Amino acid sequence: MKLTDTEWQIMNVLWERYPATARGIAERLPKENNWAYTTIKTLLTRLAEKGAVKESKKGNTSLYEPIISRHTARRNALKSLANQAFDGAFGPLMHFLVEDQKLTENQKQELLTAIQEQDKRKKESVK
Amino acid sequence: MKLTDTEWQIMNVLWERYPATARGIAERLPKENNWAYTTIKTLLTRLAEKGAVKESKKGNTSLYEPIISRHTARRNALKSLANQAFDGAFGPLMHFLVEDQKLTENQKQELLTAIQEQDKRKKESVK
DNA sequence: GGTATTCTACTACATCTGTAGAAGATGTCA
DNA sequence: TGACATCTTCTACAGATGTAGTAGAATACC
Repeated sequence: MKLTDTEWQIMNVLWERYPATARGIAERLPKENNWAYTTIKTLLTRLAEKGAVKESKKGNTSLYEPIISRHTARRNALKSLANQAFDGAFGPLMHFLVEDQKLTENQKQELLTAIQEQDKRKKESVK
Repeated sequence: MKLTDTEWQIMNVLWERYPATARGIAERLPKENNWAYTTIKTLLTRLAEKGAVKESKKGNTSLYEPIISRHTARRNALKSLANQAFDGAFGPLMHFLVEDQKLTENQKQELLTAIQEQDKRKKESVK
C-alpha cells in the first residue's frame, strides 16, 4: 500500500477526524492547494479502490474513514524509504538522521528518554 | 530533485562506483530486475535530464557519474517523507523510529554514542 | 574491407498521478 | 412543487513513470 503525495494530504486530515464527508475533508485541507471539490472526490475514490479508506453511504452522501492506520502508513513509508535509499536497514537510516540533523537539546533528551523507556519496557517484559 | 523508485536503483549502483558505462551499470544491477539494456539507458537519460547525473562521451560510449551526492539524495528523501507523513518535523520521525523499531542493544548503543559525539562536537565548536 | 557486435538516439505505449469538468441524482427551503 | 444548492458518478486529459523496440552509427574482429 503506497500512498502518493496528494493521497497523503487527504489521509492526514482524515486521520485527524473521521468519519468525514468529502466536504468536511475539503474544508480541513490547506487552502493553498486550491483543489476543486471533485479533485478531492477523485482522490477519495482512488483511496477507496486501493483499500486505504472505507466509503459508506449515508443517504446521498458518502462518509469516509481510514482503513489503514497512520501508524501503519508511516511504517510502510519508512520501510520503503529504507529499502530504496538505505540498503533496506533502519540502522543506517537512524544513524543518518542523528548525524545529519542538528538535534536540539530537547530532541536529544527526548530521544534518549525514548530509548531508555523502550529499554525498561523490554526488561520488564522479560521478567 | 525527486528520484523515482527505479531511478534510485540506478543511482545506488552508480554511487558505488563511477564513472560508469551503461553496460557497467547494467551488470551491477540486481539481475532479478530483468531490465532490458535500453531500459537502463532510458533511465540514465532521464536522470541526466533532471540533472542527477552527468553524461559525457568517451568515443562512442557514454560515461555517467552522479551530480547529486548520495547524502543529498538521502536528505531530500527524508525531508520529503517528514513533510508528507510527519508534519514536516524530524523529531516525530525519529521518535517513531525509536518507538517502532525493535532496536538491538548494539543499535541503541550506537545511537547513544552518535548523539553524544554530536554533542561533543557542538560544544567544541562553541568554544 | 566486410561482417558481427555494441552503442546511441528516437519512438512507443500502458499505467499511474494530478487535476478537474459535465451531467445527472438528491436534498432543501419558500 | 419548483428553484437552488449540493452530491455523486463518469469521463478527460496532460505529464510522469516503467518498460522496451527499432534503426542507424561507431567499433571491433578476422
